[in-house]
Formats: sequence, structure tokens, C-alpha cells
Amino acid sequence: MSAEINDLTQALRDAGLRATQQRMTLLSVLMNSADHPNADELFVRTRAIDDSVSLATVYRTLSALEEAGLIRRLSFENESARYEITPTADHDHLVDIDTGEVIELANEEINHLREELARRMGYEIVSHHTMIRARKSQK
Amino acid sequence: MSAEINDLTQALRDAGLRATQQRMTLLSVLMNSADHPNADELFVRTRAIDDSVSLATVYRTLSALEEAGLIRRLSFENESARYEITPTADHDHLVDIDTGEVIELANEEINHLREELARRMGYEIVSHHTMIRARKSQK
DNA sequence: CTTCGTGCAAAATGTTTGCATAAGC
DNA sequence: GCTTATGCAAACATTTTGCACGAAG
Repeated sequence: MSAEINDLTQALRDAGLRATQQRMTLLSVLMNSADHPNADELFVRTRAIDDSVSLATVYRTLSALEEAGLIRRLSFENESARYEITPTADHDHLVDIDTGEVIELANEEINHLREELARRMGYEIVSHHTMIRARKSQK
Repeated sequence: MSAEINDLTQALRDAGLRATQQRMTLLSVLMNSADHPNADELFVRTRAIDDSVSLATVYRTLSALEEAGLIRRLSFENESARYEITPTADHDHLVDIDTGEVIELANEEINHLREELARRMGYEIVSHHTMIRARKSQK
């Protein structure tokens, strides 16, 4: 556990950020979240651990961590931004429109096709995101 | 031109909506927009033609038209919602991160892969959207 | 001890809504 | 005429910011 704390401290320092209590707490909360929480949910979960954290700090920390590449901001339709720890393998998201559940999709073929497509148009992909809204098939 | 107006009237009626001046103007503005404007841009362009249109009506009309399937709402990162006339062929979007330009991408292979992927997980795609942020390749 | 981060409250942004009036059919 | 749509202004939700204080290095 203190090993984890050192890891967080190091990760923040490497990103040129001070390892404050609030940032460490927020980062650990996000690491332990299996879902993709938004700022408000992160505020609630972080507060449960350290009640000194303010919503403003949650927002500022999220921006800083995103800029540092430690976390990823996701834009879903009609929703506030959600976040996840930066994934090692590129993946997309499928949202179950009935339950709201978010499923991660990984597919190398699609990634390659996408890059190829961009290259043909003279572009280099910086980032991408696919969001599929779907419903469980009948039967 | 009056043929166009009749088309718009018909399209709105078919959607179960009254063919008001404001809706016809907004719809024609969007049809004549090569880009993907947001509510505010549509408000400005619509006002240039009919200065009685209010921003509230722009929002209400956009929601109504989207629900009717006549237009499509696009969510880009860190941006307000943008709109386009519902495309006949499914396509995705590439955003040039330096210029902000939005390019439409159509690729059957990716569409098929995506459907196949969803099917394997027991889902039926309702809608999907891919947004690629990219930069022009050097040389 | 200097710089950077934080809490608080206020502001800014994008979008929605209640209500009385106006327009569509 | 009856119903739906509109304009206006106020409300809302989310995110950002100014400022004085506190903590990190």
C-alpha cells in the first residue's frame, strides 16, 4: 500500500506535478473504479476518503492529469465528461442504451483500418474515440 | 425554390411536426451548411434570414428534428453539440486539430467490423460515432 | 521561502423550461 | 377554435476562474 503511494507520487512527479494529497486520492479513486465516472461522481468518491477535496480541485486535477497523459477524458452524447486511467491498449466503448452500462471494446483490425484510412487522407492520428450505442440482441 | 419549400413542409409533416417558418428556415440553413455547425452558429445563420428566430427555438427545433431523425447530433470533445443533416451513408469524422476542420470518413470495412464486433458481444448497434483527432502528416 | 495547489464563492458556458402570446392547421 | 410552437427571461447543470490562504519541495 505504501508502495502504491510511492508509485502515485512518482507518477505525479514525473508529470511535473506536485504530489498533493488531493491528487493522490483522486488518482487512486480512479484506479480503483471499474466504471467511467464523471467529475461529480469522482468528487463524491474522493470526498468519502478525504473530505477536504473540493469540486474545483477535482476539475483542476482532472485537467492536469489529462494533460499529463495519466488519464483520458471521454465524451459521450448528452452527458458530462467521464474519465478513465489511460488504457495501455487502445479500445473503444459500447454503451448499452437500456442499462447505461459501458463496455470496453478492443479490436486491432479496426485500429489498423482507422490508421490506414487517416494515412490515405494525409493525416496522422493523434487520438480517436468510438462510441457505439447498442441494445442487447433478442433471443 | 418553392419545390424545396414543399419538400421541407412535407418532411416536417411526415415527422408529425408543424411546418413553421422557424423550422423551415433552420432546416434549410442546415441543408446548405457544408460544415457541422453548433446551436449558436445555427442561431446566427438562421437569424440572418429570419430575425424572429430565438435561441430557445433553435434548441427546441434541433431536439425535435433529431428525435424525428431528420438531423444528427454530434458530440465532439470539449465542444458544444454540432449537427448535420442525417447522412444517407454511415460515416465518421476526422477533426484536424490544428485547423478545426471536420472531414467526413466513409469506410464500409470499418462499419462491418464494428457490427460484427457488437454482434459477437450479443449487441445490436443502434447508433455509433467515431471521432478521430488528427494532424496533417509531415512531408 | 518560493512556487504551486487549494477552497470558496462568483462567473461563465451551454442548454432547458415556465409562461403568456402567436401561429399552424 | 383547438393545439402546438414561439419568444422572452429565468433556471439549470457543468465547468472555469479570481483571490487569499495553505502546503509541497
